[in-house]
Amino acid sequence: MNKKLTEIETRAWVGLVRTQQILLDNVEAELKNSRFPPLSWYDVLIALENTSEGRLRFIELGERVLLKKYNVTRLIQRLEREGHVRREICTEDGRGIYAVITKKGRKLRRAMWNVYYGVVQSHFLSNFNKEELEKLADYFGRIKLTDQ
Amino acid sequence: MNKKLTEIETRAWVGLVRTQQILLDNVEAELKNSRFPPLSWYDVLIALENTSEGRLRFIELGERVLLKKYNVTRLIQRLEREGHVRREICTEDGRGIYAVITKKGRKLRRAMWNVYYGVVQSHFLSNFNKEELEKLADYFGRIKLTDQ
DNA sequence: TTATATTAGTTGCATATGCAACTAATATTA
DNA sequence: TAATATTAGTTGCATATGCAACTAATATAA
Repeated sequence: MNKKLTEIETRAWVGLVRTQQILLDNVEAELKNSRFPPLSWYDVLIALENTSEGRLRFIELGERVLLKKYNVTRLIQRLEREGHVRREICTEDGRGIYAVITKKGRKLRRAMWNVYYGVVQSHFLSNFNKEELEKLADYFGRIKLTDQ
Repeated sequence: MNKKLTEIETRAWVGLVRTQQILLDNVEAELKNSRFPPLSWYDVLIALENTSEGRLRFIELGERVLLKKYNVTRLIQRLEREGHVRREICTEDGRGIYAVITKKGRKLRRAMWNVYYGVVQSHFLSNFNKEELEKLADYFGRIKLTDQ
């Protein structure tokens, strides 16, 4: 079994990893520049906003934003402390807790998006035409992997 | 200025971010399973190995593996403690320090690659044919962004 | 040359993350 | 039903990262 990658394979893999990291580093830097909290806050807020009730159980939230449960606990604590999220008891399951986005949270999410969007648009999307974006979406859609 | 992404744009962007994160989470988990150190160690070791002398100055290393200088200092400290890297003074510039990969470091790098390769092959590369990989390499090659 | 600015690397302190043990509730089995 | 296993969430402790201040060396300017 030959474990050496071809040049193209290397460029595709390393390209993926580096591209994402550089872009996200840039988003984080821009957010910080604008005195906004880190991207992880955005991820949680948008996940909540994308639901009809504006809320998700911790467990479900963790699955959507790829966070371990103990990190959900802590991230929600921080968001709660700043009033962007509040807790709600889960009547269907006594173990569960809902995180609910507040008005303040929605406002922050929207404000952060202006900055986030700027980077995504100018450094990522602008490099591709519609057909290429469709290819990318297709390619990424193929990666199926149960998140441990 | 419309800051709403189209569905395709969203799938391309979110796909990029999630794909990379899921794949890297999986690599990290597999490395841990096999009792290996984290991927950041691999990144440093391969960067050193890819040079003719097996060494790089901290500053250059940081640029190649996208690490801030204080994280280079600390990562090298850990690698040094385990004997995978040693320091060498830089005669050309009294401020500089070389990190040099040792035999033990090369051996570890090779052993880690077996695990790393397994994930990259089975969860990433296997989803694409040559032409598609070329497209991906081309697409990622377009992202140019001075790392702050 | 001397004075000043910049650069490479380090370190203390604050914050974030990983891990494993813990509590409390629900699900499963007998 | 009672006994046991699993699941959701929390927490203490160890490790990793970010930031800003620091040292020592080189580069620049007068």
